[in-house]
Amino acid sequence: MSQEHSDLRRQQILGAARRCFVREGFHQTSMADIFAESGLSAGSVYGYFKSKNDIIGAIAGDVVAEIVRLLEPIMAAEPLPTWEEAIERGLVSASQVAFGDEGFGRLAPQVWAEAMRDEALRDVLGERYRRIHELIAGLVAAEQRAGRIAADRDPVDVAKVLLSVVVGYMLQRLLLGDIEPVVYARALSALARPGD
Amino acid sequence: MSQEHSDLRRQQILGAARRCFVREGFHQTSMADIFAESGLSAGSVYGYFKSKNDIIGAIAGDVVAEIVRLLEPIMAAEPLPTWEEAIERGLVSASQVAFGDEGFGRLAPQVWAEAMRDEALRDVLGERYRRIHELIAGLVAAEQRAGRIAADRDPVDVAKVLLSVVVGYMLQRLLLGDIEPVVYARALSALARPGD
DNA sequence: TTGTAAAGAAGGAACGTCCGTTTTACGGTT
DNA sequence: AACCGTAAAACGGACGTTCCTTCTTTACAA
Repeated sequence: MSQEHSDLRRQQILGAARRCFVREGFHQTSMADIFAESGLSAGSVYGYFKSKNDIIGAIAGDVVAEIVRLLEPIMAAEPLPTWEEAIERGLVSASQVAFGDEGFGRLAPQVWAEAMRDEALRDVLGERYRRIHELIAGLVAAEQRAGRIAADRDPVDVAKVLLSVVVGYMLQRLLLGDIEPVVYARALSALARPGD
Repeated sequence: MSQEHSDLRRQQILGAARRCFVREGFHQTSMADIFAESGLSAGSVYGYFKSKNDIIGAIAGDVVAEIVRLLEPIMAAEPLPTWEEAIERGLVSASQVAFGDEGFGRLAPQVWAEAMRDEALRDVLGERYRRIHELIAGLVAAEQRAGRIAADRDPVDVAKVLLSVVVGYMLQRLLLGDIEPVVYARALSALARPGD
């Protein structure tokens, strides 16, 4: 049995774990739940992951990686969108991630909470988020050259603000569930262009 | 011994629980931890709270209530601040809440995560957040009358965006720890006033 | 081609620990 | 003496993990 089969099994386990975590949360999910959902036995699962924390770590990493995967094509599109267009596309993606079948977005708050007390995970997340900052900062720099963002700010700082807007949207959507991406984007433009 | 003493004891327990939760998280904290931290015994604690979930619920409610308490004076100050001034003050407050002695802010991600899978808590939070939205919306409406925010948007929608900016700041501050309120506020103004 | 032995993957019962909660006995106050 | 709140031991159950068995696959020899 080879690498290929082994990877497949890992994915089988992670997929099952993700579904359980979405339903019940990291710490309300028992290993028995994961065994049942994956259709595998205890011994088998422990052959691929050395502990429950190991599985949680893998899932948490995937969640942020997924966000990077979604943002990448938006921030590097040809032709480059304006920052307002990019945000709106980001909001739509966030909305899909939050409510899509896989429910990755529903895990985000748990991942944040976990990272608050797990330094290793916080480091992983920190690296990924820095990647996201740079991704957005590239667009910000272009917008600064185009005169649509004040040029004397650090693009990364502006990127952090833009990321906040998307993250804040996702959180409010998840918890309160009463915002449409388009409406939200238009409200944002009310701040950026008071005269419009 | 009456109401007064009873309330005091409740506070004593909640304070201890909060310190434990900040250190270890809701689900990694055992009741024994809370007994030890509060200096009370099991029977005693269970005389005031009927379960661990009860304690978590009370703490979670307090966390959001604390946010309301901080935002209220900012959004209703005399004279009314501009929205940019208000945001900056909000960021400073968020920073204090996140890193202050009581560490209330450090519980926020956990509260969100908990609310994702507990409908009752989600309802409580929903109500509190609606209060926050209205608080901010009051300021937004004033700013719309002053011409600093486009007038044809729903003030509550704009309020949601502003809240995102603060919440997103707090989250990035907690997880990555590399943002100062003033720098962040100035980056925000780069979007609102590209010419500045 | 077939039988066999070795290796490794999967299964599932078993284990020790820990946890939330309850109950019972004690001590102080009125 | 009675009552109420507190302390601390005890309990039932659940949990993460391990360990030993069983089954499947594969390689090689007859």
